Amino acid sequence: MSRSRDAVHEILRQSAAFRSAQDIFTEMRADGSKIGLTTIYRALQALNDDGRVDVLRTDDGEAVYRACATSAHHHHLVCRGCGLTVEVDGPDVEVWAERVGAEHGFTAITHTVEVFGTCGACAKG
Amino acid sequence: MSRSRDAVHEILRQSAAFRSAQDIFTEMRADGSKIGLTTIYRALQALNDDGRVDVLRTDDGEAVYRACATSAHHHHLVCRGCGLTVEVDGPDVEVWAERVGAEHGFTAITHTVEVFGTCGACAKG
DNA sequence: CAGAAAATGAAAATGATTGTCAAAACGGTT
DNA sequence: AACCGTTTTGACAATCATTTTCATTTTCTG
Ligand SMILES: [Zn+2]
Ligand SMILES: [Zn+2]
Ligand SMILES: [Zn+2]
Ligand SMILES: [Zn+2]
Repeated sequence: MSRSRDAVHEILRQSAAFRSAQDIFTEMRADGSKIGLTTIYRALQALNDDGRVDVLRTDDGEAVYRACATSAHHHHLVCRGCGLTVEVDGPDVEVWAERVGAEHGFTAITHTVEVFGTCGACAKG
Repeated sequence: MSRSRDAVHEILRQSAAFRSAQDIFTEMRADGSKIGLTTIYRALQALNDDGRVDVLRTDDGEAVYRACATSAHHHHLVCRGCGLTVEVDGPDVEVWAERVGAEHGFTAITHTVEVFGTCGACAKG
């Protein structure tokens, strides 16, 4: 894996929003690339396995990816309008999740936390 | 809407775990019901619209539903092994989400928060 | 360069979810 | 009970994202 993976990674780096496979495919093809959709799926999978991109599911179940600046654990604040995404963290939330899990006798706790809203730009026009 | 919707709702009431449409379909058919899969999807959608069932997406994008005891805002602690789910709430998380959104100029803040782990029973054998 | 191993892409297969449409179940009315 | 307009239902087809398959191309190694 290399050629295509890097190309896909680069597309993600240049976007502040989460992007879908189809979305990336369309952009790359528009830019003249001959890449196949399958390769994009494979690249996204590999990048995610390597922890280089984050993935989340839209309301309708579509997987969308983003190359976040930090590889450390964090969460996202996503604009419902334009997709603009900001990386955020919440130490309190981390503690809360562990505690609520432990209180109920659960182990190996993990969690998903995403915040959505309308960004300043979208709030206007 | 009535006959089938109530039947689906009842199945969910009797389960502590989130269930998929296929899952519910299989159980109802096994119980002798002649219900169709389409009807189950419609019932789940209606129940969700009415706020009577919660929905979330599994890692592979499948929608799963649960009839929670409370209709008030809450979150879930889900066992990765058996699906056992406990309803939990975290006032701190609510506050944190609002604050982090506001800090970045976002409005109309919403959030998704789910906690996963291995329950006591599954931790054994 | 040769040959093996990894990557790629087109097309088919999968699986969840939705749309279509005619038949069946309801509800209220004579 | 027979009638009629409305709602619900279910079999089946259609969508859509994602995965598989498989033959071809590219990359790597010696
Ligand atoms: Zn925006
Ligand atoms: Zn966290
Ligand atoms: Zn369990
Ligand atoms: Zn909350």
